[in-house]
Amino acid sequence: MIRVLIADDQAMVRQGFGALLAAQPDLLVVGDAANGAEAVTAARRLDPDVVLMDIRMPVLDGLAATRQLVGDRPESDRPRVLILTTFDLDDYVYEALRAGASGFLLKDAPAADLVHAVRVVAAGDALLAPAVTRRLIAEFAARPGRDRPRPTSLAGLTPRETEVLRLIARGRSNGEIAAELVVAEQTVKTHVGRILSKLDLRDRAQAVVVAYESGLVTAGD
Amino acid sequence: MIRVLIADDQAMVRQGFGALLAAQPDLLVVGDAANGAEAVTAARRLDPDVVLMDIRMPVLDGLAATRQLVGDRPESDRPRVLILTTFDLDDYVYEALRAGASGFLLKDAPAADLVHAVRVVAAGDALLAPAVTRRLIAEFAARPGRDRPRPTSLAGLTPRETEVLRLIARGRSNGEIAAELVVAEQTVKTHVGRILSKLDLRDRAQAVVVAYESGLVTAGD
DNA sequence: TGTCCTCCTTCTCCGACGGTACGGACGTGC
DNA sequence: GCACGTCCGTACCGTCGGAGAAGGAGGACA
Repeated sequence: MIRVLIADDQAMVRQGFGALLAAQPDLLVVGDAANGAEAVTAARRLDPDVVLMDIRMPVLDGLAATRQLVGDRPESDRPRVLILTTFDLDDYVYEALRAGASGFLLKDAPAADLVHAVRVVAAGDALLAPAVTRRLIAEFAARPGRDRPRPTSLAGLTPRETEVLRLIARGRSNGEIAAELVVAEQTVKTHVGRILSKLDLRDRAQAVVVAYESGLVTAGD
Repeated sequence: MIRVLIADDQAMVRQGFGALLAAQPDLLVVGDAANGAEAVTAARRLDPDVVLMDIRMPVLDGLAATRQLVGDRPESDRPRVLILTTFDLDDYVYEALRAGASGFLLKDAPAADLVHAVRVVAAGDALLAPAVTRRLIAEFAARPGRDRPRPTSLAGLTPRETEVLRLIARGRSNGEIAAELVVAEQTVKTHVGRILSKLDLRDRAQAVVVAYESGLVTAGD
């Protein structure tokens, strides 16, 4: 039996979805909430498997409520959040997914889709409205792709030089690098000089740039 | 009427899917292909709305074929590719989406799902297997997010300083920055000094680091 | 209107770090 | 032996960055 909590500020919507879901033998509507704050407390008390969450709600909106629900408990026994909204604005979608939602449907979706979505989400999978899927894919495809093979001529660097370059890209000075590698500062300068000449750079600042651009180091780690 | 082309190296699969789709009044199977190369030429000749594409095929695999199909024509009148495979390996999924596929289903999906997917994809939307959606969302949520509000204290920088920082992060020297902004080098040095002091940095090299880490500039643009 | 403040602009002086050039040591592996 | 990578040194110079000062443009506010 899948336990469902409905959060929406409009009573009619709550009743409509409630009746719709209650008609299914494997679904049980355990409660509802009129705003995000109520949804969070109700979820803690009722322990639903799935929370149907509207975005635009007073007091606490659906995105913030989702963040709280997801942050509450470990991955394993956490209510899955299915966002259900009238608008499919890009910002909403991306924020919702980052907040930890498992699904995103529009309210004009057929009843069968909604029921299906609840089951899919309860099973731990995810489901998005087709238009949303399309844009998510487009967004994803536009991303660089984290696993590229370092195409640039970083290949010409020796292991030690690569190590030094990595430290340069952490903002270390020659002296700090020397201390970290337990060598003389002059040695570091030699390595740095070779790196700059091999990669045809002028500065260590430029070295930092190529370190990031080549993927030797990555932003956000 | 939605025109469908089926590409799979196993004849049984082609026949099975063909019969399945032909039973629908709004679908028309216009042809099939036993490998990626055939699929590409057949698509050019038959102009299908949707291509059901297997990944593992001889001669030219489904991913490469998808790339060719998508690269062939402009966005508007391009066949939509629906990947249909036995395995949902991450690499396959990501590569397929980057190649330009509009959907990704597993062959063990219910017949109704397949038919539904063809319609969704033909309409220009996208559809993924639930498990795939889940991982795509996870992947997406883990990504930094190109449009985040720059959480770091970059906020304290004036517009001019931000501009200078951006140039520093391109590897420019003070002199070059001065030339580009048409100001005296001394002015640039003042800006740089303020940037370093505001952000509590020592080097311009460290400035490059925070420029990347904060998302002011991005690798791969 | 005058005043205050921020931002952008320019300047001087100077020490420190960074980068170049050259030379030479030692060890490993082909 | 030779090539290569790693290591260390001396010497020189330039750019960078810190400290301090100061004027002009423009918005905010009373």
